[in-house]
Amino acid sequence: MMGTVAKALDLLNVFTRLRPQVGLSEIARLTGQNKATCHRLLTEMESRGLVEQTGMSREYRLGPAVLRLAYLREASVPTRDAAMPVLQALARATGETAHLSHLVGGSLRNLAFAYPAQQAVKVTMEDADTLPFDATASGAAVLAFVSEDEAARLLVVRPGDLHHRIAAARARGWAETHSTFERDVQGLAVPLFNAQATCIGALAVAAAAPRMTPGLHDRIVLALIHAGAEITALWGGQVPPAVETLWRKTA
Amino acid sequence: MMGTVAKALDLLNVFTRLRPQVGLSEIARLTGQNKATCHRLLTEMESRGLVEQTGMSREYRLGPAVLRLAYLREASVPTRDAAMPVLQALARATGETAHLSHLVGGSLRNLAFAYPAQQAVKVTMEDADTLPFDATASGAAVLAFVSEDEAARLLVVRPGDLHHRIAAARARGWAETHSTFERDVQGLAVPLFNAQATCIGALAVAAAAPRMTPGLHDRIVLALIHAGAEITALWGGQVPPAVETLWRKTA
DNA sequence: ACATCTTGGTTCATTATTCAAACCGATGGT
DNA sequence: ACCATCGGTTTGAATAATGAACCAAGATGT
Repeated sequence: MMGTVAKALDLLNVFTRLRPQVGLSEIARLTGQNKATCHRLLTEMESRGLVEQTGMSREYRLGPAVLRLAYLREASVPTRDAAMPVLQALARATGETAHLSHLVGGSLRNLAFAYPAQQAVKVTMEDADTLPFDATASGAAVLAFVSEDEAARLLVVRPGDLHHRIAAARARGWAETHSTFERDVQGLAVPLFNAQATCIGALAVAAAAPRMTPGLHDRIVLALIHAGAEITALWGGQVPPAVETLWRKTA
Repeated sequence: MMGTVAKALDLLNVFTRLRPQVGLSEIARLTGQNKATCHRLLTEMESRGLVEQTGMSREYRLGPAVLRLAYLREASVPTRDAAMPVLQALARATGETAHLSHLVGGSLRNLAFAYPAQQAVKVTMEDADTLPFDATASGAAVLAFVSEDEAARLLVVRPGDLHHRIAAARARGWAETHSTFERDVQGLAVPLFNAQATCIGALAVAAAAPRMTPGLHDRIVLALIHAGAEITALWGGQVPPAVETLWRKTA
């Protein structure tokens, strides 16, 4: 059975950018938990500042404590701050939207993104969103390079064509999708690794399909591989030998 | 008795800037909890990405999930981002270090700070630190303007001279300390309020005592009152009438 | 005015988790 | 070899979480 703490933390997933504050009954409904349980868990989290209640309407929202935690996290493990310059350089070099996602609690979450300054038409996206494994290049890149059982844990049901995409990604060192997540968007992604050389996220470029050419495609792949290696290095990670040779062959 | 979730969240307090990652046994020691309990709680929090384990040495540290939470919090309640410009203006106007703290889970936490650009000698401080109620102007400002029972909850034992400081703060609308937290630092602070007109934090200026003059003192108090009203407004809060009149009289 | 929903929040007998202390195996220092 | 400490696991007795039913208060509809 799932523990109490995990259950409490799962309640936090109801908060999104579009739904920043939620009432008790709806939280219970959205999470499938008992209302009394939700109330107790929320009250307890409120006592530690992780959530707070709005004055009117008594809805709950994320509390001030998360700011301190994020500050300390970035101070000790500068994940986002360290990757940001590389991400921006990638967007500039490719002229397309670049974004960075990482695995947290079994789902792939957008961590940061960078838009190319020079393009009027560009792919836009939301920060802190969850990416579906089966419809994004980032998802395919991650599934291709995590261990087999981890992959099974991340995505139970796997559509047929996803297998091909994953196999192709594993053979090349990068993943690709065409208009699966959004229309007219081509996704390209490389995996990112931690110090144990296990995949913990992906770096992706979401390009506007109409202006894609073979030449641009190649430039993006090269830039991705370079930036992916750089970010992995910045994070103190190491690219596994197999991927390393794939990347070197491409470059 | 304290609930399981609160206990788990309390474990997160062991992480500080100077001690970003801690081993299991030390966490148990620092929090006074049972080692097995700590292990279970940490494992559960790890499953949701709130903490993670480093590869070597198996120490724990804050996990990637906190970044998402902080992003969503700032997106819905732009506490820090909104106050930052005012804070910087305050530091510039006074020529001294300005900082902002807010109540979270019964303790006063530093949320942001701004240094004056033009001063070589300035008071430096750490972000995300906890401020003692009994030795800072911010603490006195908060204690003076929260409700009586809330104040009793925040600080159980109260040294004698603190009573005077609190009474003075309540009479004037701002608080003051001399070299109580750090030597040669004079603290000045005003309370901040939420939409229910309850005190939720403080805005403070930490000035180098040697260069303090009556004139500078007055300028700082005026700038503090102005900036405090502004931040309270930016947060959608409202200054209680009693404080409002005190501030108007001073200005 | 009235009945009906839905809201946030609470109660309490049942049930499952949590606790403390001892115990492992591994690692590091003397 | 020895001792201490590390992260982690096991035990049954103690303690806490659970959830259907229950409130009171606002909305909402008729």
